[in-house]
Amino acid sequence: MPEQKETEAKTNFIYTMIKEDLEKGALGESPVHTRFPPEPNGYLHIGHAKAILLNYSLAKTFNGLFNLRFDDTNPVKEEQEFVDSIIEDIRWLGADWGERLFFSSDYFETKFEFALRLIRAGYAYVCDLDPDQVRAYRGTLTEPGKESPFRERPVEENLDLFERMRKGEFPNGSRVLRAKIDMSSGNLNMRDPVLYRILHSSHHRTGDQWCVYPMYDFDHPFSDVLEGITHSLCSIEYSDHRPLYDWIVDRAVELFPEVVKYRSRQTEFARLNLTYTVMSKRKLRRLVEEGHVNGWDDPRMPTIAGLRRRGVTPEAIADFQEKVGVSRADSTADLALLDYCIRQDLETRTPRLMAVLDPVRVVITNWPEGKIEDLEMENIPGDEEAGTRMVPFSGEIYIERDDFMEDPPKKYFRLAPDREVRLKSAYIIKCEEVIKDENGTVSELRCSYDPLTKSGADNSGKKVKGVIHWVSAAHAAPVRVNIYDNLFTAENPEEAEEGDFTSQINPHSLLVLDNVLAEPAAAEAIPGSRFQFLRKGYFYLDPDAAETGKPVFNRTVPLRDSWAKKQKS
RNA sequence: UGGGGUGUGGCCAAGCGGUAAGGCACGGGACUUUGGAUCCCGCAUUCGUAGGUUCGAAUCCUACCGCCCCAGCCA
Repeated sequence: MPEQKETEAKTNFIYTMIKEDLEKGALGESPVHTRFPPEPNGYLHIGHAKAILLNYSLAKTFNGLFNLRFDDTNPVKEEQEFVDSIIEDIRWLGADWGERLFFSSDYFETKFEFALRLIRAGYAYVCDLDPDQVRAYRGTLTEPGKESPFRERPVEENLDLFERMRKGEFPNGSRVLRAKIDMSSGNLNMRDPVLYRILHSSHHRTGDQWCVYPMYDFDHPFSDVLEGITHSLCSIEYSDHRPLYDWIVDRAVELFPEVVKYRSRQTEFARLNLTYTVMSKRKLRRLVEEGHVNGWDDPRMPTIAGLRRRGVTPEAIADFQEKVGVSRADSTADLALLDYCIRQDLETRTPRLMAVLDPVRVVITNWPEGKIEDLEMENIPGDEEAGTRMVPFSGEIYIERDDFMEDPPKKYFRLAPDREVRLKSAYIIKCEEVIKDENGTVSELRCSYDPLTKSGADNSGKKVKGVIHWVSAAHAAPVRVNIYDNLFTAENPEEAEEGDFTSQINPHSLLVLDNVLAEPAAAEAIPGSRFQFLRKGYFYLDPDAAETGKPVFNRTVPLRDSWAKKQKS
């Protein structure tokens, strides 16, 4: 026999790169050090979860450090509300930054000093061009730019102007600090990028202390260097910024060595896309603001908050992330894979309950008048420690409307006239009579039960193919159920044939079921707990649902349904 | 038409000169008091295309093609 193939840890090109760095001793004394750098201007989504988990797990597997650092360099867009939600979401995901919570704004003073040093060394200058002029001077993708008339301003004048910018002597947009690099570079980012701009705007942390704020390209690499980030991971669209990132790091090493903890390097990977949804902050914001969903935490949203409220677990998200992998190629992961990961996680950890989503009444004609029998049911099949519970059974029950068919197709194993079916953990019943209302819809089924077929003690010799769930009429707990479907009908809403992505919104993405009858235990369930409603799916007791007078269960994900699949084909 | 990326089955993704991992999806079967779960089996003669190098190429070379990103004082 060949020896068992060793189970390898999930790897990707970044993991491999770090491993090689370590083997070569390229990091010197530094531990592997990563960071997640959100801008607090919106809610985190599952795409961010990929970055968070990637950075965190890399630091963890290499015994390194992981920072949470808010990139808060633009006060006009950023708010404390988002800082709070981001912290909550990352914590919930399980990424632990320990004491290492930082803000870019923590280093504003040091950054200003760095800017001063750039000026003194002749690497930066104050430019008086207005925004339109800067754009015009920049050139185009195919034509080189022109040098600013202020490019050769003397150092002393630059210093004086920059200090006065800080003091607030100039209005927004009147001047900027620019790096002196190369106006003819094929890479637009190198055409004398803006380092600082004037923003007379109150910052959520520093208040009115500053009116000049650093730009991302200046701020980010320098923050990395200050924190000792060894591997600065970001998405592909920053590839073009890498030369500038390196330029800033090099200048820091050259001019400000006493604060440089590590010569940080940037590595890019493809961001995550998902079928049947959109992922950009801008689009998600529109969904919220235009009322297509009920807020950032609407369970239909791909936000962390939305997924959480739908009942998805952080473990399922981590598993999904790992299964999707990391590469540099543009990709769109299949939502079916996420669903799979969710089911897989919930399968073994979720207690079962019976709930009838669309009830039809069943009267058991030969059941002893007034008798109530408590039946024992497993909480989690295959998991004895999860125990059992008692569920009341009686002569009047409800079953699922689609578990009965008057004229069933071939291979339909459920209830039909004169046919038998097993009631889960109870008895086998036979449909004797169908009662309809004036519209012709079935209003009641009259059935007989076979006392010899009691679950666990069946000595009738009967074999039935179908097993259905039920709930005793007198004991049923009324609950509300939210059935969620994809928010978009198109696999890739961004590629809408006509109109924008909102034209692809699924009008049936939310179905509210208000006549659901569940077994009694549902009424006592703790908000925030998860259940599998037998044969129906996984559900989450919404802790934030509006007051409805009854529990509200959100469907996290349906169970696989091979019968429904067969019906379609 | 400038610069930077990227193309492996329906969707992801390994592979790094020795003869296409794995997962999801899909199809078939077994089992089943959830048509769930679980378990089997099947699923790329071929790696964007065309040439070339080599005993041997998804891997090296050349050319071409497709797709993505970049012209914020956003990040």
